[in-house]
Amino acid sequence: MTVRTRFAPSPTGLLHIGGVRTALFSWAYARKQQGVFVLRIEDTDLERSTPESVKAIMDGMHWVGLDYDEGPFYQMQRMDRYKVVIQDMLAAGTAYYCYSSKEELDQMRAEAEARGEKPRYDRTWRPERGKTLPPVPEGVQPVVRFRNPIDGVVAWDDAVKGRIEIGNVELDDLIIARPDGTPTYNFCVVVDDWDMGITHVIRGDDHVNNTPRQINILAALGAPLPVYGHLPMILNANGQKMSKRRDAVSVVDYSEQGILPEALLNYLARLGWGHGDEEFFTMTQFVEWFDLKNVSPSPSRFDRDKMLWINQQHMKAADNQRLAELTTPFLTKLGYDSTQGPALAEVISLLKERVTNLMDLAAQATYFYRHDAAPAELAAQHLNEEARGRLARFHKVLADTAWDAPTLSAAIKTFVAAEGVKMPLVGMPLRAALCGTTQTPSVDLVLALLGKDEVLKRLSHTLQTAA
RNA sequence: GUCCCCAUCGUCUAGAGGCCUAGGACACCACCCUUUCACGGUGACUACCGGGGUUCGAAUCCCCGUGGGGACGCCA
Repeated sequence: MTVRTRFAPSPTGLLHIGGVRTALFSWAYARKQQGVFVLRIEDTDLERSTPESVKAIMDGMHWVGLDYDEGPFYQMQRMDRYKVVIQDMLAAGTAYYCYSSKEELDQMRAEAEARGEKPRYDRTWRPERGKTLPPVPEGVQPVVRFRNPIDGVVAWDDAVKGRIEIGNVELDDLIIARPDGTPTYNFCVVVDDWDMGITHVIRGDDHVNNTPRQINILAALGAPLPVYGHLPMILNANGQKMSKRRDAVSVVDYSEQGILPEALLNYLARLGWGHGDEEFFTMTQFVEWFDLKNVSPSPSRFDRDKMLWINQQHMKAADNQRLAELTTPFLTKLGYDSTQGPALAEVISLLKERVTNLMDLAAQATYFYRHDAAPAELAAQHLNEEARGRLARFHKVLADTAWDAPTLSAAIKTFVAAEGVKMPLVGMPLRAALCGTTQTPSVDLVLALLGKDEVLKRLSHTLQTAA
């Protein structure tokens, strides 16, 4: 049988990092099993669902490169189907109308809580043999409730957590349709998973206690049960649930921070899953290795440092031309034009292993595209009179030097020897004068890339202004 | 409060009864490399939550405790 998995976000905001991880594992499982990955938009919450959020989810999926084979399916477009199933259940007696008002339910909840019990519906309107239902109140639009079994145990073998059992006593007769007839989450999911032939429901840990309810509905419908696999939560550095206020939770946050999509995925894959000692890998490898059996059952904390390290590894492995394209927007944002100066890809090849993200990469690249005087403190330290004199002499040497890295390197060495000083006494002032910082790659490489005219110009400029 | 789940270095993890005086990675520290900063290399530091069992033998199995997380909506 073909494996079919799905990712079913609700469009009530940006694509969440936890969502990406869920999608990733669901996707990887489908790919590994040569199955089908379905995207379904759960938009039955009319209050909070927005088309912008739908777009954000699609954009996020696209950015991260998780491709789906079917969908997106929208629950709002499946209303007719849900209504048919609800009528079937009403007819079969597996669901019933309930006229209890919201106020009554609130009261029930409050009372149950006061008694230290789990808040629950008291089943007033649940039909039983020999039971007389209260008279139907005037003008009240009823909700439809699922007739959950009273006793027994719902159990399933969770693909990541192992066997889980929950007593039906714990379960409520949940509402499957609102007074206006619109179906609710747990019901839609069941019908969708059934209709879409989902074989493996891979989702977040927070759905564990929806699972027995859904299993009961599936059973009432006579539908086959999928395999369930509940992924552990991702916690923030403090061990708390990720929050929008405190944490970077949406994928665009990461893209704006200059994280490569493949790096985000790689990092997320390692959160709650492991394959021996593998840390740095491609999605192709991940898919090859992936199995739900190796997913950890316990929640894990998000570690920004490790993500940045992974990102650095991916940057080192990435094509420079591609990185140049990805870095350009960051440079533009900083107010620099990378077409005025050395090829950005070459600048990047020089800089990329010195940074952990595209944002920093852009920041480092700036001195190739604009010459700013060294900050006063730096100038005081490296551009004193002695240093300026030396730079002036070096300026003359450079004017007669052929412009390639090996020749420049040799010229520097010769000059250093002639001056009778140590390398840093030439290198540091050069960096400060040319780049406005002393933290740069090897000077010969910087000189070569900057170009002769530009170097001589910058040097002259510094010598004039620093005096 | 009730129910469910979880528990190896600070963090992510390897580990499915003997291979474990517990391995890898990030972070931290030291040293090496080095023209600065990085990268890279070497090394140090550091963990099986506690208590009972089972067993010749337990990080691995069972029970209890403790701690953490999740869920208890006419949200999804």
